[in-house]
Amino acid sequence: MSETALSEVPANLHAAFAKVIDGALDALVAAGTLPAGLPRGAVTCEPPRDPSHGDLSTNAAMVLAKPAGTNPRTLAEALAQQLRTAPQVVSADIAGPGFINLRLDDAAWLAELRAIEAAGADYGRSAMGGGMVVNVEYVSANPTGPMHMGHCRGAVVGDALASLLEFAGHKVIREYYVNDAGAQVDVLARSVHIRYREALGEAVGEIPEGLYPGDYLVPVGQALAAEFGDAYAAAPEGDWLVLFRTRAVAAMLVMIRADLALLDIHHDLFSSEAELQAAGKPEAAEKWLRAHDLVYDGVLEAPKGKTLEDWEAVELPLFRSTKFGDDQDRPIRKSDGNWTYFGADLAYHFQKAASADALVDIWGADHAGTVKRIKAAVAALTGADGHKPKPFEIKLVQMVQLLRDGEPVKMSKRSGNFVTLADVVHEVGKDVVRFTMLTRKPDAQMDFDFAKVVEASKENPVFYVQYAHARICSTLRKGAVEGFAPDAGALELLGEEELALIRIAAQFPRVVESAAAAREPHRIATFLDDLAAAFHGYWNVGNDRPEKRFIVAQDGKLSGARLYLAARIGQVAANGLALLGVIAAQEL
RNA sequence: GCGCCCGUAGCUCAGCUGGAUAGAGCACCCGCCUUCUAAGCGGGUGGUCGCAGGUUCAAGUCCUGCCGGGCGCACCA
Repeated sequence: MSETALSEVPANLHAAFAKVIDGALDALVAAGTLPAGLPRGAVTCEPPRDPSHGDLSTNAAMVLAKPAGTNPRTLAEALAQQLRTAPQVVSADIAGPGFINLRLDDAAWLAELRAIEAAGADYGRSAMGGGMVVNVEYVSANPTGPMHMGHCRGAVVGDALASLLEFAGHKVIREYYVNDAGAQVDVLARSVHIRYREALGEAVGEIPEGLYPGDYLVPVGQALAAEFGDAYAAAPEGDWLVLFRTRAVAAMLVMIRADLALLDIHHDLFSSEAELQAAGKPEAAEKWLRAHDLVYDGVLEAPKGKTLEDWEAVELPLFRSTKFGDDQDRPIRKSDGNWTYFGADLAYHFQKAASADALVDIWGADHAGTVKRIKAAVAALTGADGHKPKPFEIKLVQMVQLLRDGEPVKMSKRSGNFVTLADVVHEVGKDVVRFTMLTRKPDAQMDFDFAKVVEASKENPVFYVQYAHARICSTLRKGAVEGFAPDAGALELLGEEELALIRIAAQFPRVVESAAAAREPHRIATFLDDLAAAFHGYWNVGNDRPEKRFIVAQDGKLSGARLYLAARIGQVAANGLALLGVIAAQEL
């Protein structure tokens, strides 16, 4: 994404009118109508849900009436009167419990159209983040095999969120945490050793239970056989485990990066758990925590409501996560002295926090149980000695159920026959996967039906939005053939139907900001669906009324203005799609 | 037993971090379109926002307690 200096971020209409309202309030303060110093954080400036109410609406009178010691109606009267004097405000009416509805001069909306042209691909870009560095950690799948569909949603959501935050004025670090230090990667090494012996001509038979049976390890074994011959075929595990593990993890990461590239996902940073441990980071964290009495040696209670046959009481170094809202203190080391996953993860988050102003983790919902402890750890490690804890959010993405024509796709993890991400991307395409994963809010479960996501119909938002953009492109092409080009010279010819389209497109900047603030990229997809619906709706008017079409052969000025409108709507659609990492197709 | 997430139209879901009469697509009903900008179009039926309290000018949205579904609950990762 291009680097744009924050000062160059173009103003937009909604932001401008938020300032107008602010100014009107200042005027009331100056006139003594309103006390000075009232907090205005809750004052909004947004389009009313019902467009018939006006172009913009503010709740200022309702929010400020109480602290000002007056009633909403009185304050609204004064504020509305003030707002009527503002440029481009045609009317300011009081409605409902105290809303002030503003109607703007058409010129204000037409100016926004020109603003879209001026900003181009940067329309919607915001300075909101103020250059704050945000580390977004996502995917972080174990390096033990190819990416499967279980990883897909988090990958797409994390990547789109990263782009969104960048667009909203943050500096973003896209990070992948490589769990290359636990028991899983030892299992991987043993699995590869079998493939290695197989490559040397040994009949290895079935891959034993508990090891990774997938064919994807065959080439890894072959490469090791080619490089080392039979040197490790009969050797004890201690001779080859580290070597095989290193080689296997490296091979898996090559594969994972290739899988992610299929979705156009590229991380800035891959952080290795093994390197973290080799560098002594967990020890440092433990020392620091002990010094602050946040780690102590203690014994955990047996889990309740669940019987564990092999449970026994052991003394372990425990982190006081209960001090930060967790239900139980958590061990950072195992009884064999090695780090628990949590112990290393704690040090890892401390490391991330050192180079970022805020952290965001994207996790699968199956890890929901560990949210409290890691949030506790970050609060402890970054919030000590009077510091304000670093902002840290964990976004959970829920399961995706794969369907084919409404029937669940059967998956057997045991046989290694899971549905891979690569298979799905090859079948339906990157843009379909990305957009579909972003149409729903991530904290709710969703279905992914192979048949439905590629359907070319109104009910499929991927198609619907792409079609709107393609339709605009084809209209511009057709206009060029017939001798009409987009032209801002006579925009006043645009009528109410066209202005309605502009009003929706003009919301893009505020949708970007609210989506970024909430860390919810799916709001961009929802906006695009609304924009596409408005565009298609306008287009359809031309079915029965040829004079409402974009190209009206007899009227070059009008055609130029309408094509200019079309081009700008297309620009906004393209900008939104770019945020989601979806190609804005020129034709379908 | 405990924790987290979800519960909105018959179905799949939005609902802009508290705003006005809760929206879209599908399905269903009525009409239109096969001379075109039609991988269709217009209109309509359909809601105690799981239930019950609470907070306030205002609650689908926030808090509490239940009910239902999902995920998780080892020193695993």
